[in-house]
Parts: sequence; C-alpha cells; structure tokens
Amino acid sequence: MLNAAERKEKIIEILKEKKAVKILSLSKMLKVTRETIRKDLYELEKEGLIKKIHGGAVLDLPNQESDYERRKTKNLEAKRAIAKEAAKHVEDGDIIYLDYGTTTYLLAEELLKLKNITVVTNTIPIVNLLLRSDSVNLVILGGMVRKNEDSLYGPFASNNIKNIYVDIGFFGCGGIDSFSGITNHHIGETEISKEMMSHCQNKIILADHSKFGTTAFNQTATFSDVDIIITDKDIDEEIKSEILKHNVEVVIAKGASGGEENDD
Amino acid sequence: MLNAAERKEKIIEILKEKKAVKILSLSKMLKVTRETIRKDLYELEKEGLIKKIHGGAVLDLPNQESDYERRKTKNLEAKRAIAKEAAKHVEDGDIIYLDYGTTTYLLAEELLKLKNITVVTNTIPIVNLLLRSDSVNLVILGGMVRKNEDSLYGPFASNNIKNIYVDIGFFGCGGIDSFSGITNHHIGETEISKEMMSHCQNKIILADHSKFGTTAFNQTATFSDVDIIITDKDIDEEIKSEILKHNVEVVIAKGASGGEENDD
DNA sequence: TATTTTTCTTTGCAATTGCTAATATACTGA
DNA sequence: TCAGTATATTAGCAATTGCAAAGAAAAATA
Repeated sequence: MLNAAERKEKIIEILKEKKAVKILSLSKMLKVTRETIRKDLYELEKEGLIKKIHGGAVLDLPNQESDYERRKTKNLEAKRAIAKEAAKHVEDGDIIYLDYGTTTYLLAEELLKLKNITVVTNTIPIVNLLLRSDSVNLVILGGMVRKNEDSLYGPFASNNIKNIYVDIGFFGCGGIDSFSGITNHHIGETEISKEMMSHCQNKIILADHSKFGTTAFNQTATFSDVDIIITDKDIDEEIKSEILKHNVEVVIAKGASGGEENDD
Repeated sequence: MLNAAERKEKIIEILKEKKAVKILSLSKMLKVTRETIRKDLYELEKEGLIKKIHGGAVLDLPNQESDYERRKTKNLEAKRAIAKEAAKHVEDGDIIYLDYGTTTYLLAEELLKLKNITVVTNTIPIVNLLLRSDSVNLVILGGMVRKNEDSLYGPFASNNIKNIYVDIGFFGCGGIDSFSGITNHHIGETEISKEMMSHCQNKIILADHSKFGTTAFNQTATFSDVDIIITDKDIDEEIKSEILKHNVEVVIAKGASGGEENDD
C-alpha cells in the first residue's frame, strides 16, 4: 500500500492535526503492525521530527525561536511582577502604548483581562497575543520588520505617531543609569520610543533590577521625561536619589525573587 | 507542599516547555503518587487544557482559529496552484505587495524560497510566516487590526502608501464579474487595496474559479486597472471576453482540481 | 476535641506497551 | 528465475500503565 517514506509523511500529517497519536491507532489507520509503526517512530524521532511517548508519539517540529522569544523567559518572575504592578495603572477605556521589549509583552498578558482598552504597539508577539482577544482594540504603527526581534520601526511608524495621542505609554529599556538616563540598544526602535514619549500623557518605565546601573547605546529619555519607574527590587541609592530628584515615582513590585542577568 | 491547584498550574507550566510528560516523572517532580497525578490529569483534561495519553499528557490549549485560518483550507489545491503560478512572476530583488486574502498567504509560502525580495503587506499571518525567513525583507503598512480576519487597514496604512512604490502587487478578491469588475467585502481593506493599486508597477489578481461571476460589496478595481488575472480553471466566456477587451492577460494555473465554494 | 469531608496514598490486578529475536514477505539486480 | 537484501510481521515475555476500591492523612467544620 504505502512505503515507509509515505507512511512517515502520513504520520507527520496525522500528528499535525491531533496533538498525539497512539501506536495502536496508527497501526490500524495505516494497516501495518505495531512493530512497523514503532520502527517508523523510532526513525522519525532520530530525524528530530517527533518525540516518542509511552504508547505513541507527539510532534516535535524544530520551532525556530527568535532571540525575543528566548529573552522572554529570562528574569520571568521579576518581569511578571512588574507587569502585574503596571497593569494596575490601566483602566477600562484607556488607550495605551506598549513599547518594545519582553516586559511589555507580559503586561499585555495581564491586560487581556481588561475590557475596551485600545493598545497601540509595534511588537509583533504582542499583536499575536492580543489578536484573539475580543475586548482589546489593536492598532499597529507599521514599519520595517526587525528580524529576530519581532519588532517594527522606521519612518512608517514615525509618520503615524505624529497623529496620535494616548493615555499611558509603557516602555521597556536596555539600561537605566544616573548618568545616561534611560537607554536602549537599537537606534531605530529608540527613535520610535522617543517619538511616542511625547505623545503619551503618562510615561511608565518597566525595568527589572538587572537594568539599573547599565547603559545601552541610545538614550530614549532623561528622568525628567518620565512619570513612573516600576521595578522589582530596591535599587541603588545613588541612582534612586538621582531619579527622585526629577520628580519620578519609583514603584517596587512585590512578589518577585532571584535572577541577575540583564538581557534586553 | 503544593495543593491541587498549584500542582495543576505546575503541570501546565511543565507541559508548555516539554511537548509531553509522563505521569511517573510528574509524580517524581511534584512528589506525589502516580494516582494523584492521574487524578490531576483527569481533571485538567475535563477542563480542556490537556489531553491524556497513555502514560502521560500533552498540552491541548484551545487554539481559537480565526475565520481567516479556516478559510485558508478551502479550495486549497486551486489556491496553491495559483500561488505557484504567481510566484513565477517574482524575481530575486523584487519589491512586492501582498494584499489581503488567503491566496496571497499561499503565495508567501512559495516566496520563502526566493532571495532578497522585499514584501510589503498588511496581513498578519503573512507577517508571521515571513518573520522567520532570513531572505525576505518585510514591511508592514500598519493600521487598525481587523479581528478574526487578522488584517490591518485604516488611515495609518493609507498615509504610508503615499510614499512607496513597488514592482508587483498581488491582490486577492471577493468577486470578479463583467459588470462590477473586481470587488471585495470589507470597505476598509478595499480602500487600502485601491490605493496600493496605483502604487504598483504591475498588478496581478489571484482568483480561484469560485470568484468568477460573483460580486462583493466594494469595487477594488476595474479590469483596465490590472495587468494579469491568475485563476485555476477555464472561465466563463462572457466574463473572459470582457476581461480580454481591456488588455488583461488571463493565466490558467495547472495542477488544481475540484472545489466549488466561494469563501473570500 | 471530635467529626466530617476532602485530598492523597496504597494496593492488587488486568490491560497495554516496549523490546528482542525469529520468521515471513516484498523488492532488486544479475 | 533466484539469491540477496530490505521491509514487515509474528511471538513471547518483562515492564509499565490504567483502573477501582480501600485505607491513611490532612483540612475544614462544628
């Protein structure tokens, strides 16, 4: 009927629809014995396409993770605590901007529960997350796609920013220091962030403890440009006093612990 | 240690990382017995979060399919044949526009093999598809998200179109008729398509046989506006002669068969 | 504190699955 | 056609898992 290669293709096809298949049901579907299927699965596993489980198999396609997706899991607890704290500042009906970064993604997860908010963003994973929500209006600034970072930047976005104003802007960052202020790595993204800053009524910075005392390449804002900084641990006194000098509120989100790496 | 609810959360968390877990390993990880885990899994399955398999479980998150994703599988063979034919018109180095619709998505799949092309689009699934390609530059027009259709439209996109010109534009459609020309359903999307038409050097319409003889709400273009129409079957003589009158090339893509439903 | 309820563990056995090696069948090339 | 090779089946047994029911522990309630 089918040769080994066809059978394996069929197995992959079946696995793509169902999450998992039993060897026995495969053997019935493809009309070969248990042992033949087992051999097929063994080979498919060696090829890295599936993963064998007791009595069957599940798909294990090589899902190319972007750098962005990898970063999302770093300092997760701290970021989630910050996101939960940030979410408290959003009310039903608000129009908000979610900047680049992984912490803003976690904030988007929290916002799923709110009703009738409008989210402006240029981060593709945030778009995909909010796409299936009935209660969130979504607006995308547009622009050139930055591969591996899943973000948009450039003149398309700049043009659109000129015409809009939002209630709150939530900004991630690459570094915060008393000397350099709030900095980020990518010049194109930084440009968009800067422009959005002047179109947000309130500006809130989300920065886990690993960001303090470090400086990235491009300045997004000085302390006097922002209203609130949310972090997860008490921060260095020198930086803190510098921040407070500029009338910025510093909020420590509760419920995080551990983690040291600076990733953004 | 952990109560039932915490345990279940943990199980989901573990499942999100690994594709599948064995009951035995869960029982060791969470330090409860096999039977306890089995009960947890039974309940998680009832909640629809996982699927039990022999000896373990796999994740089964409710992946809400959009209308767009559902439509993608209709008339698939015809659309894929059209997409393959359309791909022949694209050369390395081209800058192209991919309009709304599911046929343009299939074209994007074909284009993955090409090098150094730039794709302008406003269809989110196309963005997600091309995001992981190293060889395709991606530009997004931006705009308001149309939920369930995974597309963007509105003034943000319009503003950006004013400044760009592309080599080829590939357009899907809702209907083609001798009386109404090329029509589409959504007024916002149609507006964007129309504007893009006048910024493409070549305009190619992708329309499977089900679109001919039907009319949607908004006119995107007259026949004299377009250069090529690619379809999958010989089309009605009356419509054909009307199309040819306007100096439009009609291409029949080979390799498709069957399917009748009009979906877009 | 005693009692009830809920949650988790233990136990024993049937059913299913994994594994190995031997056998049968289908395909290939001289 | 016939050996030689690759592919699929069969078979037997050990190991794992599923299931149901009873017992133990923990938590809630009075």
